[in-house]
Amino acid sequence: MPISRQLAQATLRPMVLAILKNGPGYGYRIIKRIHDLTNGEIEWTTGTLYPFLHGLENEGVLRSYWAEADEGPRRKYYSLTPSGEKALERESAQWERVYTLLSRLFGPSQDLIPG
Amino acid sequence: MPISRQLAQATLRPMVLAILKNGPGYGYRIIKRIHDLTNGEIEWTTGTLYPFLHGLENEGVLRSYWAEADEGPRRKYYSLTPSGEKALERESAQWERVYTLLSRLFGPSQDLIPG
DNA sequence: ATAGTATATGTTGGATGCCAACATAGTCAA
DNA sequence: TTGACTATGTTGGCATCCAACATATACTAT
Repeated sequence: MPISRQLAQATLRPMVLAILKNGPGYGYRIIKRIHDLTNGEIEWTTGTLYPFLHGLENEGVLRSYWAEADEGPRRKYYSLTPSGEKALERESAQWERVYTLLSRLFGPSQDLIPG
Repeated sequence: MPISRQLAQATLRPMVLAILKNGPGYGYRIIKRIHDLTNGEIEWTTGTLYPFLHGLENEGVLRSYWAEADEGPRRKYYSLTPSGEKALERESAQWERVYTLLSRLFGPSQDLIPG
């Protein structure tokens, strides 16, 4: 069962931030990482990810630097800024809240709000 | 801390389906229900919800009927079709999978995929 | 009467955002 | 020199979102 577009889109920001928490990473690698983490169920293209990374950098949650690779073209590495670390915490808290609510709703029928 | 637009959007479909699992409901009520369930953090407008309900009915996951209210204008009640119940189960399973993955990612840094 | 509030459903158009497709380029192997 | 893989980037057409608007019932207060 594939993950819906809508849900996948909602994971993009938290996933990118969480992946970069482990250290600097570059676009092409992040796409493969997400592919692997989701067993191929989420596949971002460069048309989605690169502009998204530019946006995050513009927002100030990421910063970037160019580095030569041992092989192949040079890479643009991104890492979290302090603001990015806070953004990740906010993402995490939001997901926690939303998931808690949804799992209550998904559970057996009951009056969730009296009145 | 408000819930991001992107994340809120991803909850719309599962929330509507889950709310209707408890019995027929109508648009105006669903908007208030979601407002209450999220302590006012998610506020859908009719411009979003009504077309969305029409779409779900068109998809075949909801069916509707008109009914007079004791007071005020008549209401258009929606309820889950068998296909809608399956859709709700799929939503639930998807959220489970995605949340499990994300909470692993949100947790302490580690090699999530060896190699 | 009529103005205001709450309930209730619906549409529309401008703005936003997505992403398939395309463009460019380095490295290696056949 | 063709192809495959790595790597970054842009663009334009498409889909979607939702603020704003339109319509209507019912009750209360003035």
